Amino acid sequence: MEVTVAEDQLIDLRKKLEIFFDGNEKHHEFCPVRDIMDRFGDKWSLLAILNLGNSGKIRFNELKGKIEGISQRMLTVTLRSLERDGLITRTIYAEVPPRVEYELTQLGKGLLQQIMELAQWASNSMDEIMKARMDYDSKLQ
Amino acid sequence: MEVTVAEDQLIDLRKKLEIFFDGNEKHHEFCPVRDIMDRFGDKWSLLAILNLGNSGKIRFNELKGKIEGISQRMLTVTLRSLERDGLITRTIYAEVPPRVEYELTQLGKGLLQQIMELAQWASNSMDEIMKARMDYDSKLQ
DNA sequence: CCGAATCCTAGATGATACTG
DNA sequence: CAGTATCATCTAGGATTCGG
Repeated sequence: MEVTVAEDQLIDLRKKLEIFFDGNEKHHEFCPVRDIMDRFGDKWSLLAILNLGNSGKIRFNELKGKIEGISQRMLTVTLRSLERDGLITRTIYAEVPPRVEYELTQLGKGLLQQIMELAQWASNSMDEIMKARMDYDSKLQ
Repeated sequence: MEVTVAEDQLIDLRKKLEIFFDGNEKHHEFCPVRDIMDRFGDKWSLLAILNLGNSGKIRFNELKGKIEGISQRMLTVTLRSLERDGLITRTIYAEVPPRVEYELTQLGKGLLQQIMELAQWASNSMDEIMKARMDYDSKLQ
């Protein structure tokens, strides 16, 4: 499969890039792209968002069951971080034993959509990437 | 700013999700999304791709100059990894002193486009995220 | 049930020195 | 110029234990 990018499309890309990245050594202070990448560049945030999008309201341990291999600690840490950024809500019910439900906010759903776009690209490009890796590795003897 | 997601849109999202993520405990072996995330979840890949997209063909040290704070070692590591995945090409010129030029492949340009979409969302959502963070932090006393 | 606190390790990154 | 090699550091994440 070939991805084609026309020259004028690239020029447009470059124009957009200047919004976020500035080669002229100015305002490196803050980059929203970097910030978002850090947000789900970690090990679990992405999976948490995907599962929350798939489930609507969901309880802590129910979510834990859906995310293969995550520890209790990391689920807590991940959810706190997502909550802090306003991507999910956390609702505590005053019951015994306690019940806590998580749900994507509108903002979180927006991010989920972006992730889905990326996922689509990833899925479409996977074969090409895997082939490139095999080619590369085979050339190292 | 409000992001609105219609119910049918969400249903569509869920359908897409099932391509990559399966709550029913099957084929966890390989997730292309996870793989792509790992690709630029590291510290420098994203910046490298952005700068390569901005520059066309570019030499090692020239690129190093554009990426604020990157070490020689990490630029090498990052570029090797991108090359392995077929996202960039590496061209060596048999000269003294040596000259090596890097450039995005079509595949790499495709990824760049995806990143730009994400960047656009990130940029648009930044204010809302920052506000959520301040609200959250202020409630911890 | 949900989570906080603690301790610990692997892997990612940085600093530095050396080379074709 | 464009790397490699080595060593030091730093942090995300896992295991475990305790508590409301």
